[in-house]
Amino acid sequence: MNKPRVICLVGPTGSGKTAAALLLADKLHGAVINADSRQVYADFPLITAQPSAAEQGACPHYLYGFLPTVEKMSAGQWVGRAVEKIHELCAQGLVPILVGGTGLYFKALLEGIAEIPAVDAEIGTRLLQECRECGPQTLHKRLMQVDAVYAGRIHPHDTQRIMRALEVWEGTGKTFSWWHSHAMPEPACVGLRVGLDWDLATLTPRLYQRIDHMLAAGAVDEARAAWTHCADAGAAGWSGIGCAELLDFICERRSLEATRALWATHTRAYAKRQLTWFRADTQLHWFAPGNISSLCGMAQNFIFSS
RNA sequence: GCCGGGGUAGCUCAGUUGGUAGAGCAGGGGACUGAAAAUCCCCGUGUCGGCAGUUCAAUUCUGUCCCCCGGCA
Repeated sequence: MNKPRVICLVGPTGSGKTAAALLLADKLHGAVINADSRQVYADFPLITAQPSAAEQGACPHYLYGFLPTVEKMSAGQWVGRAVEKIHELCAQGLVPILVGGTGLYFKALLEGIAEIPAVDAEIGTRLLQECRECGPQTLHKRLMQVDAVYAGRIHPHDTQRIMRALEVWEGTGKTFSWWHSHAMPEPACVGLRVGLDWDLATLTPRLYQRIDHMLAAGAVDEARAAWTHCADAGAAGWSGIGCAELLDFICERRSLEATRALWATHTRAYAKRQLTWFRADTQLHWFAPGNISSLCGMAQNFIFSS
C-alpha cells in the first residue's frame, strides 16, 4: 500500500504560514494539521498565534488549542496524533497539510523517531535532583561510561539531553544510541517540504508589529485568564515565548514596556534558531513569501502527479 | 552653589593593592531523536568621560573640567 502523501509547510514564526496554508488547502482540497509545539495549548490561542476562528473555519484544522497548560506535548506524542489524523484525512479524500515551526516534529514525522517505551517519571525527577547536587558534568561522565557514542555527541553542560539519555538507559536497560539504531520506525508518510523564505532583518519588524497587535488584541487578558486555570509558572504551557514574559508583568515583576521589549527580542532570537534548523534541511524547498502560487504549484504536482 | 554616589563592550555592571580589562544580556554563527517557543556550543580592542600631573608604566594615584543620579540649599 502506498504511503500517504502530505505537504509540510514550515517557516520561522511570523512568516505567514497560516495564510499560505489556507491557500494551499483551497487549491489542494486539503485540511490543516498543526505542527507547532506551542499552538497545541488551549489557554494561549492569541499569544502562540494560532489560526483565528475565521481562519479555522475556512477548512478543517486539527491539533490546535486542545491541550491544558499543565500538560506536556512531546515529539513522539505529536507524531502519534498527527499520523492518526493523516490517515483519517486521506480516508476522507482530503490532502493533509502540516503547518508549523517546530523542526523536530517534522523530522520525527518524516524521518522517524526511535520507538522508546515510556520510562517512569520518577527516574527523571531523581536524575534532575542529582544534577542539581553534582552538576551536569558528573552525569555526563556517567553517560560516557554507558553510552560513549551519544555522550560524545552532546556537550557536558547540556543538562536536558544528558538527562534524557540517562533516563532511557536506566528505564529501559538499553542505551539511547541502541534505540536510535535498533528501533527506528518506517516513516508513516511521504512529505513535500516547503518553506517560507525570510531573512531575519526583513522579518524582524513584522515580528515586533505582531507583538503590538497581540497586546492590542488582549494578550495580557489571555495570560491572566490562563493564570487562573494554571497558577504554576513551571507548567509546560507557560514556557512559550510571550507567556513567560507576560506572566512576569501580571505578577508585577516587570513593566509593560520592558515586557514588550523582552518578548520581542526573545521572539526574534527564536526565529533565528528556527532559520538555523530549517536551513540545514537539504530536502526543503524555499519560496519567497510573495510567491505562494509557485509553492502551491509544486504542492499540486507532488500530490496529483504521483 | 555645596555634599555624597557614579561615568568601563550595543545594554546592565564587575575589576585592575599601577603592568592598557571581563561577566550576564543583546548581536553573529552552529548543534539538535519524547520539555524543541526547549536545551546547549563557539565568537569580546572597548579613546576604561575629557585634559593635565606623578611614574619606566595610569583605566587604576593626584589635580582640574564636563556629564548623570541622589541629598542639602
